[in-house]
Amino acid sequence: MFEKEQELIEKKIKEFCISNDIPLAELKWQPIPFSGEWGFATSFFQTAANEARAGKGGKPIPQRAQEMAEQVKGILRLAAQDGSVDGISRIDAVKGYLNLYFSTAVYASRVVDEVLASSLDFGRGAKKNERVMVEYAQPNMLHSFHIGHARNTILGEVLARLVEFAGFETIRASYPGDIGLGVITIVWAYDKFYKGLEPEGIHERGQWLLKIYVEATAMLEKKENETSEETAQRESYETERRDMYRKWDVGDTYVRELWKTLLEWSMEELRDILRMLDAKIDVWFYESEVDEPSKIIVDELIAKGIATDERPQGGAVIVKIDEKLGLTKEKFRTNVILRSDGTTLYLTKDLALAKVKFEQYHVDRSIYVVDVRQSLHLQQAFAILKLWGFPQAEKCHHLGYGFVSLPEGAMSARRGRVVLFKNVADEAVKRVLAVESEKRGDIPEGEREQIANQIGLGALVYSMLSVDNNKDIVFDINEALSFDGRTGPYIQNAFVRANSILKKSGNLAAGTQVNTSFNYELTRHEIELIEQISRFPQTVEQAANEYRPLVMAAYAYDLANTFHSFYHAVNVLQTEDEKIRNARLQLVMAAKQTIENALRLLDIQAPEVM
RNA sequence: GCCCCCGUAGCUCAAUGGAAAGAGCAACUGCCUUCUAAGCAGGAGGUUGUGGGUUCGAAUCCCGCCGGGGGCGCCA
Repeated sequence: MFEKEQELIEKKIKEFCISNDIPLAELKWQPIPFSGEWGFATSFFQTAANEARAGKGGKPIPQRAQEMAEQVKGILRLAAQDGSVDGISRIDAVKGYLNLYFSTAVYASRVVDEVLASSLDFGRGAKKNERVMVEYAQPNMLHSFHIGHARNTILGEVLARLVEFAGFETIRASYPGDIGLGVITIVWAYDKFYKGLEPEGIHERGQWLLKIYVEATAMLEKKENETSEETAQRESYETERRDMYRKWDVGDTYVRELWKTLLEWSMEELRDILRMLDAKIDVWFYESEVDEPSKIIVDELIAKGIATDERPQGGAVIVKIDEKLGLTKEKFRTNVILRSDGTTLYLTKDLALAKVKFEQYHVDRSIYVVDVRQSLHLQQAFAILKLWGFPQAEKCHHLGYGFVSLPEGAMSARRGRVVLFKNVADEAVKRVLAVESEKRGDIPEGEREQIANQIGLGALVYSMLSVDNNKDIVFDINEALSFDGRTGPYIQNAFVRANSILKKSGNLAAGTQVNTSFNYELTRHEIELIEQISRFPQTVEQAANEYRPLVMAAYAYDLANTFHSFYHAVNVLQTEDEKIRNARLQLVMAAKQTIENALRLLDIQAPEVM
């Protein structure tokens, strides 16, 4: 916003330092803390330390830094007099810092005009010539979608939105685990005990498969004090299950068809959940589809001398990663990329998948949103890709996240101890509707339901984003669905309030009007709101660079918080002076737009009323 | 044995080298005939696990220790 002014000031500081033989350190700018008045600042501690190290000075560092700040202040003041630093109202030297205060009116109209002119694109980064793939939503099929999967999907979707908005071409990829012993277990149990049955409803049907899984697991599990009869039955079930997996592997028509049918039920459920979360996946990779190609890769890796084939000695195919990289200390260790029986592993498939990502989708960067416990596994995969010769391997990034557990312990699909996302979302909507019908009986019921959906999901989504991704979450439904304080609805409410002011003013459509004049004494609340709005673009950049949705989540709250305070302190519609009233309306419009943009990045909808 | 993450207010979490460590929840005090109280304002709450080190400056970086969680060649 003040890049030109900043550049000019930097130039002056450099000139000053050169002519006084001062070894200037890199100039780092930051906003001045504490408001009332705002601007940006830089300190001279580092420069003073440099000077001391060079053997000059002899004064304490803080004192010398302050001296420099004062001298620079003097120079800049002279420059300001001849009009060359327009927009800066005041310069201060405090505690070694040089503080440059903005001219309120200039800054305010620059910020507000920019937001209104770019509207939905406010904060969007310049186009980068890089294609990024974000892989997330990798649930095991036929298991139903629990809140752990929800954390993954929400993080992935928000990361994709951030990266995209920051200017990268972005591809969203999902990688469902559509095959494996767990999946076959359900197919087997369905075939044996429930063949032909099919519950009504996408989610009911999907969740029913999970129940079958829990039952089947119990049947297949060795119990204490089994009778010999029970043992025999369990073992025969086990044989049937293994047999079915073998049949799947060789492409047996009956098993494949049945598997496809159940898989489709589960996929419908998944697609509906992704629809609820507004996650539009561009590319679907299926585990079953990379199985065969990955075997070819193993041969290639052996031929290149990267992998070691120990099968002749009765072993597996392994990669001694540390050794191949020439590392002396244990880091990536050694891992198996093909079982001794020739079947593939997760790692094998991940190599095949990466190859497809690089060669078929030409991605320059690849982000994996995966449970933090798979960190070593992914580091191994990336290291092998590097050995294999893919330059993009350097730009593979694992966004790990802590796992989601329940107050009673870890979730377990096999034991049926899971909290399903759909159930929580339904409960969320129910709770919002209860509040809604009490407070807003005037809103038609159909509309209320839609709003309840937006708010309920907003609460849930925000609760997943407001904790840094490396932290574990103990899922507490009351906490996740709280509507007070630091929550999704709090932010949505700020949006609604802004909207409400604009609606009542009848000035809703004036968004393209620019050149707002803020030539009056702004209140502290207006200034803080403008400052907060102006931080949005850099927040987008930071969140995208650091792969941290939390940064945006925290910002959205701060922005909403500032707006709520403004809302109470400044009555826009009752402002008598028409010019001031208009300026404030423009400001409200800008705030509304910025909240909307932030919410969109957080995958939270912005209701017009609530 | 090796590696990774975490330890900040009673609780849940922010702040990743800069000015006096911030929010929410819980508890307390005020504010709805005034643009929606899912809100605002205010007071209270801290030796940032611990001991060293680096630095002008450390919650942040380095080393040790204590406590918690996770991972480590044929699971995903």
